[in-house]
Amino acid sequence: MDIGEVSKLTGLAVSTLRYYEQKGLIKSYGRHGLRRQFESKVVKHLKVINLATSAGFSLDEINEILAPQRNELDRARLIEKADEIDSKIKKLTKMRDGLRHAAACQAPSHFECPKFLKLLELTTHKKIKNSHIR
Amino acid sequence: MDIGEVSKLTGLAVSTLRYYEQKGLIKSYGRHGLRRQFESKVVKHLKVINLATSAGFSLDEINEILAPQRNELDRARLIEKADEIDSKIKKLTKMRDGLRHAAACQAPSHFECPKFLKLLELTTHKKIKNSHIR
DNA sequence: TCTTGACCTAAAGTCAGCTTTAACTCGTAT
DNA sequence: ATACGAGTTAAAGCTGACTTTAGGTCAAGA
Repeated sequence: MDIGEVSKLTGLAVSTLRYYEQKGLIKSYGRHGLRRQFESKVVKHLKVINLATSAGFSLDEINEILAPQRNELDRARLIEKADEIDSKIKKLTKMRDGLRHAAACQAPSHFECPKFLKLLELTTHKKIKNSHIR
Repeated sequence: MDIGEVSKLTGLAVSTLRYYEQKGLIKSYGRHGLRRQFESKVVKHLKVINLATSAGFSLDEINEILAPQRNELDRARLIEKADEIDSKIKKLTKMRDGLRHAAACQAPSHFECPKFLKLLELTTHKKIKNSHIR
């Protein structure tokens, strides 16, 4: 399969596909002249990648997760990632409920509405950043 | 409140706070000498921004949503965003379930496991990209 | 009064994730 | 035989979200 067909089947730009190959996210099995040839299974692979990126994962993270080696470490990694997703889902749910309420609410500003603030759980919730101060 | 205190209370770098102010995401009410002074409510505001960014929204999107003007258009926008979040939650749920299964699964490769693929709903699912071809 | 530490600005730098550009190569249809 | 359309590369460019740098300001405590 030529790169153009993969592009059509996945909706990804050919430049993106070349970029992904370069990053090691996908593989071509050889060349026809200069042209990369892809197996049709790459399409499914790309759909997973697509799903994962739109779920907010970086390409490097995706590469770790979808790498072909399968051992105990990987399993732990998968579970870890699943847990990360769970906490992301919680955040998104808060945001969604907050927005839905805000849309219906009469308060002059979102920040004046206690219900809005409560939905977002604006209680203290530490975040670790700058843990790399030199 | 000095910028350093806002930084401590939110966990955001002072450079980030200045950047956010420049982008119009937050406001200082004046200066003490050169120093920006912030009202304490900016902390809550920043926490919402933080939540929204970690939910995958761009700063521009957040600005639209949290802008102080409140009219019908804004309401529609909020509902729209809430719906976007819903579809994001669906994607994340698929990913999470896929990963949890993959962690438990014996198949030699995730892509060989029908259950994994089914969890990710790898049926055709078009995506509109490149709708801006010149 | 002087020092200090926290702040200031503008501009450049960084990183991820791509896209664009420029110049080139082929297989295939006419 | 040749034109052409789809592909190729390396390198530069772009956007978003920040951070870093370099040089300066200033309020407050010793």
